[in-house]
Amino acid sequence: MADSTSQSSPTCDVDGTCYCPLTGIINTLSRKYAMQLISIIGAHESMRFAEIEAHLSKASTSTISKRLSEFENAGIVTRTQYDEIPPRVEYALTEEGYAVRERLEPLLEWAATRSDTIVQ
Amino acid sequence: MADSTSQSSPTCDVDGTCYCPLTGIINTLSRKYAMQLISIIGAHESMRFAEIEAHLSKASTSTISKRLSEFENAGIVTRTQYDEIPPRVEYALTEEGYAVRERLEPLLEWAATRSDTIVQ
DNA sequence: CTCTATTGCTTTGGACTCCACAGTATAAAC
DNA sequence: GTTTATACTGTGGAGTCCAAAGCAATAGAG
Repeated sequence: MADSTSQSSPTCDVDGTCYCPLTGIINTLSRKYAMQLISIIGAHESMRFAEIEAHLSKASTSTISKRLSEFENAGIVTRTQYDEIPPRVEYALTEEGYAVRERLEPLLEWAATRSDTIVQ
Repeated sequence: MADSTSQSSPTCDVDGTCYCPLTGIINTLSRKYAMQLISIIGAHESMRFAEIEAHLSKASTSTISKRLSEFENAGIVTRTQYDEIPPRVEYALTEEGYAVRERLEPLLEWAATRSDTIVQ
């Protein structure tokens, strides 16, 4: 990238590293329950809405709904709708979604062993 | 943990996995710029406030300030204050902070190669 | 025909979070 | 007296999160 002798940007890119470009998927993951949701969905081949809710009962319906459509926009989750009554919708990780989950899992597993994880 | 034959909780812990306990450090990381900040600080031995700002100019001063005190509370960053004029404060990762960063780096590096990373 | 059950959401209003921008404190240099 | 330097905190407005209720559609029970 840039070397430390050249000054290109006024504030960022100070010594060759600028984190500003990290706005895409990291922004999507930097929201409440986003990482947990990716992990949960990836632990199953596909999941229905109520099933996802059951695995993360602390998150509100509306938040889960929002996260899922953000994931869809980011291309890490697919939504498949079956026109039945009662309705059936299935969510699954895309290939990119699995790539995220793969890199997320070490963090989540380590976090689960921490003392500050609040149980229920 | 629990086996799938026993039903303990009404909604969570459906098939032996409940993500609700993941509230500690993951909550701290699930905020805007939190992951980037850990990465930035960990790339240096210690950093001053203005220096951190320079590496992440998209984040507001108040947000960086909040993130830093959340990190301090979570025990992943130390704040060292030198009583000089003008004031000098140094931030550095703790051992736990480095443990987080270690598990965060693969994700951030992969994210940086994605097409949806917005430049500037 | 009305009532209930089922699923996957959306809506609502109130609390909390993020932003840009301005202000605070201190003392030395000019 | 004004400027400079650093590390923040405060403010008001926009956006985000929550619990709880509501909606749409139809099958089956009574």
